[in-house]
Amino acid sequence: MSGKTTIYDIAKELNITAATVSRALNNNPKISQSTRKLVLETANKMNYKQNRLALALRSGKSNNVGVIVPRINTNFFASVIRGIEEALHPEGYQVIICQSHEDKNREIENINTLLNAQVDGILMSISNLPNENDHYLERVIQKNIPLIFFDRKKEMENVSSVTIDDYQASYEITQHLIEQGCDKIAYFSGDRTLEIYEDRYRGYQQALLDNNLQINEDYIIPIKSNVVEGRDAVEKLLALENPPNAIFSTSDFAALGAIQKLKERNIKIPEDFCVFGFGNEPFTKFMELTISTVDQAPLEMGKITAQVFLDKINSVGNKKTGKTVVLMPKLHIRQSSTRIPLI
Amino acid sequence: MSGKTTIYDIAKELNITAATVSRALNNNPKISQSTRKLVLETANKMNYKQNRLALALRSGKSNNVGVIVPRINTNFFASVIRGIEEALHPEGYQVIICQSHEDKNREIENINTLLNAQVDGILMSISNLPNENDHYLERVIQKNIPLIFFDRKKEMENVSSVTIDDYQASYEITQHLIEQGCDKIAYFSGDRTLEIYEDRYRGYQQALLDNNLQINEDYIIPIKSNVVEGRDAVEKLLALENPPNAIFSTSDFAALGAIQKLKERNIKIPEDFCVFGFGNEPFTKFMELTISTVDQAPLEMGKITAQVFLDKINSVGNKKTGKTVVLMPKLHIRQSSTRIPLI
DNA sequence: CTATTTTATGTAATCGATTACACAAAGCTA
DNA sequence: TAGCTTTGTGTAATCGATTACATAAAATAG
Repeated sequence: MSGKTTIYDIAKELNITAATVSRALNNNPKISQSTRKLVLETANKMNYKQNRLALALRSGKSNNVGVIVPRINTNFFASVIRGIEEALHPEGYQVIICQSHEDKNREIENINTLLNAQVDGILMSISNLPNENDHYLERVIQKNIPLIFFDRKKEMENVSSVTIDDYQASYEITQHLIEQGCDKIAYFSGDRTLEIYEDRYRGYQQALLDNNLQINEDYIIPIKSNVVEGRDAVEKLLALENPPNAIFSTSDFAALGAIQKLKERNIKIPEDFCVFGFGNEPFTKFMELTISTVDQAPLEMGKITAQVFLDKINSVGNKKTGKTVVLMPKLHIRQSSTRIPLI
Repeated sequence: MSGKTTIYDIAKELNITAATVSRALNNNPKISQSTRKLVLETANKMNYKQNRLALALRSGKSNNVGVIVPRINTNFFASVIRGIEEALHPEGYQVIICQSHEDKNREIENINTLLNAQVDGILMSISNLPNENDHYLERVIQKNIPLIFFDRKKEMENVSSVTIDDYQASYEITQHLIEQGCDKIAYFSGDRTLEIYEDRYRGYQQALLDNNLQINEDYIIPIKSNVVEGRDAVEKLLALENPPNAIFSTSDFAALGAIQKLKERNIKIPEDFCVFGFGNEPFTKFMELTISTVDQAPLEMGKITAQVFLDKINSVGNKKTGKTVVLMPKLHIRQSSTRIPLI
């Protein structure tokens, strides 16, 4: 008896048919109380567990949801996934996680894998891609499988998205730095083919313009999200004829690298130089010099993304509308950018 | 044509039967080259994708593997999962992740969910449990589904495990602290009903004994893995008549809390007090005062755990042996415990 | 040119659960 | 008591892919 009990086993045991067993187990009204009781008891005794694969094949619903993220082991994505999991698990969904490693081909592979695993929906944060080819995403829509972007989105018809207001966050950060007396604000930019990075860039620019500050192209440094790139970027900036007196980094890790390098050069933070990060990675508040940053509410983002998916699945008309949820970011202003203490 | 193409659709298109289509797609030798070519072309043209649910039902193998961890959003577990994913994905397995939230009931639920999702194996790191009831784990074994523990294990027959040598790590850390001149070493302990924490405790004790140092019960503080508990623990220790001059914390987060509190009390680290953590969380090397800690090789642990699973699945005899892999931990000795600089 | 082997394909069962439809038994009405 | 409902079960198809077995066609042997 190492194997599994099926409804047929129960049926045989009770000299009834599998149909009756199924009805008993599913609270179908067309069954007598006595039989139902008997079946439930026997099922329990025989340790019956429903085979969800058979159910999935029959119903066409796998109760699996695919999640694609660039990588899982950063606080942000891990927390979003946790949020998704916490919202979907009570609804009976399993979460299948794929990592794209910021690689377009890998991402296409992921989509294919999830599609023929018959997932009921795909929640994803797209990787840095050249914009050209969205063919593979169209396929998801064609198959009528809900597709929902979180954080890193792409404008597509009928596709919902859950993001934070990156423009607003960026604008506020820049404004804050200006209010602290910084007038030469450098900017560490992510890949601007991604909407989030483009939005942040626009927020930064607009805030400068609104404060009659010039945009200095030398201050715009493209970076990847890690410590070393932050260090290198500072090297470049300090070598300028007219170096900046603040950095707004769209990555906490790069912000950390910047701070390390600035300290090595004996530049006082925040007195001589302010630094602002992005993402509220745990370490930012653990540092000796705590780092100002923005919280992207990853847990909430995950939960809402899951909810948007559930709404779509459960909407009777299966309407073809894309819903757009924008969360408000929350600035965490800490020591690395606080010259004027809050009262 | 929003729907999916099945082998029947292809068969109809070509006026052959589904069996032939299946054979063509599966490189079955019993088929003519011409038919095979035709089928493959048509399948491609019609954008056929195999329905893995049907395959799973037929074969009894879902190609899903369940992973249960206390939580996903810590660097350690996220990295282990990443390792597992990287090893299993190329083999065609999907990874389904469940969080137990350190809750026994939730863990039982997870097991049940995974079992009737027909996973081909379960990889898990158990939560803090009273030892009593392992009934639910036995069921996994009975169903002949490979069960593999990583990091947090429990001694069970036929169950493989991948861990680091916690005893050894702990012994080396304690030895190191003693060599740095610390003779009153406090210990932040996790829940000792878990083997890893019991092993670490033994390593600590043995090192003290081997160095003729007394074990002071007042120095043993049970903690949970977070910053606040570390701070509170230091409060207690400093209130002792004979306070310690070092802390070995089995949690990096608690170690960080300890350091924060010690600094607030103007105690100099490492001159007057040494601190050693556990886990090599990213922040430990980012701090102004870098924190000594142990690397648990999570990525490697994940990959090896996956490999142990694959070996078990692929072993012809399906032998009932449990394999035990013990990884060697690597101490990262940093500023928080370095009085005597390495040459 | 018949007998035998090989090759390619079709037929139908199977995996486990659900459900439309059929139907028998019991209860109810007039 | 004939006729109609209601209630509870059984029968069989279905979801999509695989595969043991049967069989027709072609190739080879003698």
